[in-house]
Amino acid sequence: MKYNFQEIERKWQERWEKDELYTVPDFSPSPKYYCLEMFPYPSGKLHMGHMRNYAIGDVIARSKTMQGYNVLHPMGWDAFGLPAENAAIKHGNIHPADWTMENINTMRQQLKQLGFSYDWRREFATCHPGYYKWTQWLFLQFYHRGLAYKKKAAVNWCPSCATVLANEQVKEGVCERCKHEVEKRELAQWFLKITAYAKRLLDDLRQLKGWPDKVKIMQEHWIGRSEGVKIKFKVEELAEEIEVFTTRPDTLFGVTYLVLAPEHPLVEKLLAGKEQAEAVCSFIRRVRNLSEIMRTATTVEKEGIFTGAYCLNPLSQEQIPIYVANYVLLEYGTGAVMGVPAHDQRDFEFAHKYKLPVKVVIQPVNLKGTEVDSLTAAYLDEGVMVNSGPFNGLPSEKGKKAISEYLEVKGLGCRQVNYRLRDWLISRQRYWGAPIPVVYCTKCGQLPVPEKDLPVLLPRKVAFKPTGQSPLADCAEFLHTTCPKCGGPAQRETDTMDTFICSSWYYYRFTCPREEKGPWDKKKVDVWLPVDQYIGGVEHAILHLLYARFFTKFLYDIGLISNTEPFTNMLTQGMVLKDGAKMSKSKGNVVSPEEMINAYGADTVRLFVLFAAPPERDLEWSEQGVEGCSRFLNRVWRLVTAKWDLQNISSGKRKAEPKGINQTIRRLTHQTIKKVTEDTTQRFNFNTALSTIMELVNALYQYKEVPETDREPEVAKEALESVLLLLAPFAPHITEELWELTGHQESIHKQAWPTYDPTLIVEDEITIVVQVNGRVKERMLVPANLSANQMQERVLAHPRVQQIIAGKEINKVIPVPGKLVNIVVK
RNA sequence: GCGGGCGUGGCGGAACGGCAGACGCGCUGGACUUAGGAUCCAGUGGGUAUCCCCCGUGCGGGUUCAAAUCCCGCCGCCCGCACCA
Repeated sequence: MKYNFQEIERKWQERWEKDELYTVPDFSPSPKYYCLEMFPYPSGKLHMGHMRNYAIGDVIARSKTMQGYNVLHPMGWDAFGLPAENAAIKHGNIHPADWTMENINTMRQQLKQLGFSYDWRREFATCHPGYYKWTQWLFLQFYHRGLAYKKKAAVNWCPSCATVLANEQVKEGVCERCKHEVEKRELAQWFLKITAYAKRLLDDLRQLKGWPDKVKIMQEHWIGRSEGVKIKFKVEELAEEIEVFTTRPDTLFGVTYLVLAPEHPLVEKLLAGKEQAEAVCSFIRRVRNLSEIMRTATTVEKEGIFTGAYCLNPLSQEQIPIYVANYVLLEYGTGAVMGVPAHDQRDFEFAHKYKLPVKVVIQPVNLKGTEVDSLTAAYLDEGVMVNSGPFNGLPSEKGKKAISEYLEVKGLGCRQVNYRLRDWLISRQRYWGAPIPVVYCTKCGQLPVPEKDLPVLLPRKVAFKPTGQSPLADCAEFLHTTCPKCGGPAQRETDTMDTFICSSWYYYRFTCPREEKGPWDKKKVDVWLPVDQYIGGVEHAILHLLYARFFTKFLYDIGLISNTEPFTNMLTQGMVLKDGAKMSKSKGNVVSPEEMINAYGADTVRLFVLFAAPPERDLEWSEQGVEGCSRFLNRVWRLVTAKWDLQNISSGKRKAEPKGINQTIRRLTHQTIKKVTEDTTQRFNFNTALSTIMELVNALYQYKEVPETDREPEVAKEALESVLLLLAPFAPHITEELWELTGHQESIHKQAWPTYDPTLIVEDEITIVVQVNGRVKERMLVPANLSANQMQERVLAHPRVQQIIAGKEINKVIPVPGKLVNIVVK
C-alpha cells in the first residue's frame, strides 16, 4: 500500500471535524495551557510566514495536549485594516467587508488544509459588530478614566495611506506599512495615555523571564527612562521662565547658551520687538517644512539662530543667549535644552559652528588641566567639578546630587524622571475600523456614546475616496445623530480606531467569543489567562506586544482581569527566506504554501519548516529539503506498514529481558523518547527533535533486516508506536492513519505522550576517548560504570596507549568518568 | 553613533567547556531493474605517505589538562533604535 497523502489528509481532516477532536472545554480537572499564535490579518492567502508561525504553535499545542494539559488553541482574524479599504478604492466595486470575508474564507480553508488543531468554535473576526462593540466599550473605559483624550498636536501623517500614524508605526521617518515618507501635521486627534503606564511597562519587563532578551531590550529602549532635573532659567526683561530638562545638572556652570525647539510656545514672545524676529521666523518656517526624515537624520548638520533674547543661569547669574535650533524636539522633555559645549557632543558641534564660548566645568581626574583650546570633542565622562563656584572639587557624580538638591531647596528646579515613550495616537481617518464612540453636540460639546447604545455600527454604504478625511464624514446617515444628553442634533466622531486596539485584547475574547454581557466572562478569563505560550514575528516587538501589555495593565487596574501581564512566554520566530532574502512579490522569490501543499501534502510541508532551522532563526526555503521530508515520511510509511504484524502483539509484559539487538533497539527507543521530549516540549528545538526521530527510524530499518526469529515483537511494537506518537504533533495526518492501520481505535492525538524508563536508557558499555595533551589518540570500549580511577588504570594499561606515551614523562592524568581520559606528557 | 544577534563542510544545520560536522540536502560508487528522477547499501571537511599522520568552527591574542563553546581586541553580515538633552 502506498502513502497517498491527498486521500489521508482529506479523510482525517473530515473525521477530526466530525468528531470535534479539537474542541476544548473551559473547565477541566487537567492543568490548563493557553497556546496562542498571533492571529493573521486576512490579506488574501496564507504565506510562508503564517505557515511557519502556525506549524510551530501546532506542535506545541498538540504535544502539550498529549502531555495531559487542557490546551486552548484558538484562531481568529485581525480583520479591520487598510488593505481592505485600499482594495475598495482601487477596484471600486468591492466593499471592504466583502473583500475581508472572502479572504477569511480562503485562509480558513488553507489553515484547515494544514490540519492545525484549532478549536474552530472560538473563531471570530475583529470587524464583526459582536466584537467591535466591545472594542468600543473598552475605549469608553479608558475615556471615563481620563486615559482617552483628544488633543491638537503635530502628528505623523502618511500621505499615501491618507491617515495619521502612531509613533510606533513610523520607522526611520517612513510609514512602516507603505514605506512612504511621513509628514508632520497639526491635527486634533484621539490618544490613549500609555505614558501613564510607562513606569510599570518598564519595571514589569523584569518579570517576563520567558521572553527573549532582544524583545525586552527593544521595549526598554522604546520606553526610554532617564533621570534628570528640570531647571528654570529666568528670561531677561520678561516675566517668563524657560524650563530645561537635563541629565547632567553637574554641568550647569558650563552652560553658555540655551536652545528652544522651533515649535516652542515661548519663541513668539521672546521675538517680540527684536530685530532678529524676521530671520528667526523664516528659519523656523524652513525647519518645520522639512519632512520627519530630513529633520531627524543624524547626518543633518545642526542648525540654529540667535533670538536676540537672553536668560540668566540660575546659579551663576551669567547672561546666556537664547537660540532656536533644529536638533531640539518639542515632544521630549520640556522642548528646551541648556547648551554645555564642553560636555555634550551635540552642544560642542553647535558651539563651534556659531562661535559660542566653551566652558570646562568637569576635569578628568587623572589629567592636570583641560585646556579649552585643546578640546577636540566634548568630555563626557565623570571627573572633578571646576569653575563651578561653591561646588568646585566635588566628583561629578556627587555634584549631580548636590546641585539637584540645591536647586530644589531654592525652588529653581526639581528632579524628574522622563520617558521617551509618547501617548498612543489611535485616530485613523479611515472607514474600515471600529468607530470611536464619541458624539459632538452643538450645545453639550464632546460626549461619549452611552454603553447601551453600543455598538456604533459602521454604515455599509459609503464612498471610498482617499481624501484624507474619514469616508464616514461624507455619510450623512452615520454622521448625524442626536445628543445622548439633551436630545438635540449632534454629529458623530468620524475617525476610527487604530487596528492595534483590536489586537490588544483579542486573546481575552478567545475564552468566550460569543459573550454578550461584557467583553468577556471573568471566570473564564481567569481560568485561561495569562497566555502560556505566545508565538509570532519579532516585527511586533514594540507595537502589538507593548500595546497588549498596556491594555492588560489597565484592565487589571479596573478589575476586569486578574493577570498583570498577558503573555508568560514569548517565542519570536525567524523569517522565511528564499535565496537569502525575505520572500516578496517585488523580488519574485515567493513560494506559495498552497502549491507546496498540493505537491507534497500538509504533513511534508509542516515537517520541512520545522526541520530546516530552529524556530527563532531565519529559515532558508529549499525545495530539495522539502523533498527530503517527503522521502522521510514515505520511509516511515513503509517501515510501519512492513510485515511486523503489530495487531497480534499484546502490549503486556515482556517475557524476558531483551538482549543483544533487541536490547539495543529498546534502549534507543527510550533514549529517543527522552531527547524528543526535551527538544519538543522544553527547548522547542523541533529540528533536533525530528533528527532524533529520523535516527530511530534509520535504526529500525536495520532492525527490520534482522531474522524474524531473532527479533522480539514487543520491542518492535514499542519502537514503532513511539515513532508514531513522537511524530504525531509534527505530522498529524500520516501518524493518525498509521495508528489506525496498526490496529488502534482511538485517535493518536488523544494518546498520552510517551514516557521513558530511566533505567532502560543506561548503556552498559561506552566508548571513551584517550587524549594525549588534549588530542584524541585512541578510543576504548569500557564498561559504563567505571570510576575515574578504574578508567585511568585501564587506559594506562592499554598497549596502544603505552606505545604512544613510551619514553615520555607523565605529568598529569585527567579522567572524566563516562567521557574521556586526558594524559598530559612532556 | 548606540543596542542586539550571527559567523562551523558544497548547502540547511548538530555539538551540558570534553570524540567538531548528528540529521537532512547535494555529490560519488554499487545493488535491484526493460528503465530509474523510485528504493536499498556504502562513501563523502581539507591535506596527505590514504586504515598513518597533520591541519581545520571569520581573524588575532588569552584562560584551561581540554575552547566552536569562556574572556579581551579586531573584521564581516543581519536586525532594531536613531540628535531623547
